Amino acid sequence: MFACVFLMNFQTMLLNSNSIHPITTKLLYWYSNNKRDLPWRDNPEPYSTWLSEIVFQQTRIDQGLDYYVRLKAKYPTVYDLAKADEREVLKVWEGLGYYSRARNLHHTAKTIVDKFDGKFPEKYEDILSLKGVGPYTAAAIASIAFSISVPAIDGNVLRVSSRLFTIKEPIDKRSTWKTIEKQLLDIIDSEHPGDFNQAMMELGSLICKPQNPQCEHCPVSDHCTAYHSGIQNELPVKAKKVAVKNVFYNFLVINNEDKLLITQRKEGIWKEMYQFPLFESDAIYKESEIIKIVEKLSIKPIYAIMGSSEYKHVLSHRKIYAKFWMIKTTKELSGNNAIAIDKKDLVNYPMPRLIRRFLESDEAIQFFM
DNA sequence: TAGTCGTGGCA
DNA sequence: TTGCCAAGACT
Repeated sequence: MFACVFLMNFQTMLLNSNSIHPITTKLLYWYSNNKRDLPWRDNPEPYSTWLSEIVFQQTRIDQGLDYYVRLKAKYPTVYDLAKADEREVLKVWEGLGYYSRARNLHHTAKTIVDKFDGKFPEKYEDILSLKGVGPYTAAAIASIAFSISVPAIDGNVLRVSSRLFTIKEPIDKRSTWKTIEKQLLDIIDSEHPGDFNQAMMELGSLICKPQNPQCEHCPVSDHCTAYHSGIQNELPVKAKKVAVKNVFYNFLVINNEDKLLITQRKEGIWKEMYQFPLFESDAIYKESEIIKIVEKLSIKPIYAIMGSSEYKHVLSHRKIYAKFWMIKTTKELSGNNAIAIDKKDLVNYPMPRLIRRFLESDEAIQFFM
């Protein structure tokens, strides 16, 4: 029995050593000695793998790690997540950004419970069909949790590949993506596709960085054609540049005793998140303009309206200039699509970072005292 | 296909 | 201060 198991392992090793690419051998050896100790790597079952992949879409490990830990603790299984309220999930997600990820995460948890009987789908196509799961995430889950041999191509892998194989075409073109996928299919370790994919990403994250890659510490620099040509700093090439638009937000912070008015965003930026009644304009309003608006709403301030300092909040594609107009009133609070809540319940509503920054400021704390 | 969707760290 | 960009997906 023992001899038989030994023989099988030996044959597997022989098969691997015959088919495995030298780049992959060195990459996997480096990975086994240098990989970071991350919680979802202890036991790569599909739920944790999926959860981690959603959290870390467009997000650095340092930035998302606490969020992953909190989500996993609050929702240990897909059933726990499926039966949660969306607002509660958004609250846990608050501050991490790209809030559609949280909404899709919750939606997909319900899909897995309802349509897949609580069992995470094991086929690549089924995984890809889940909301919030695109080509990269499906490949990552399939390879890590189910050992399906498919390259997971994220920003790290595009960068590492563009240098390794000297690909000068823009990496954000679909044709370039296909070229890199083909190259990776030639070197992926079909026995350990999850380790291969994670090793490529880890290399990109720790060594083959966007600026000043540390080629002297790279395990595959001997095979890196860009390094040999000395052009590693010129790769990758990108075609798109996102246009950043300026927008101006005037928030009305209307307070009556312990009550204040908040609204829920219905579309666009921060969809489903909460904020104060908002008046968007093509410039920050002057006090005189705010007074007119407040008169029209017949709010009847009992003190002078106080304007906060101006906030600048930068998104990937927007620059938001914001000012919070603080108003004390005795008028009963109500409004279209607005809800009056108790001050102490503010903490229970998921709000974007901009709103939290204001609420944590001295001017806001003083106003609410 | 190209624009939309956050936030924070770093040079 | 400014720009880059990160375990991308959706429409």
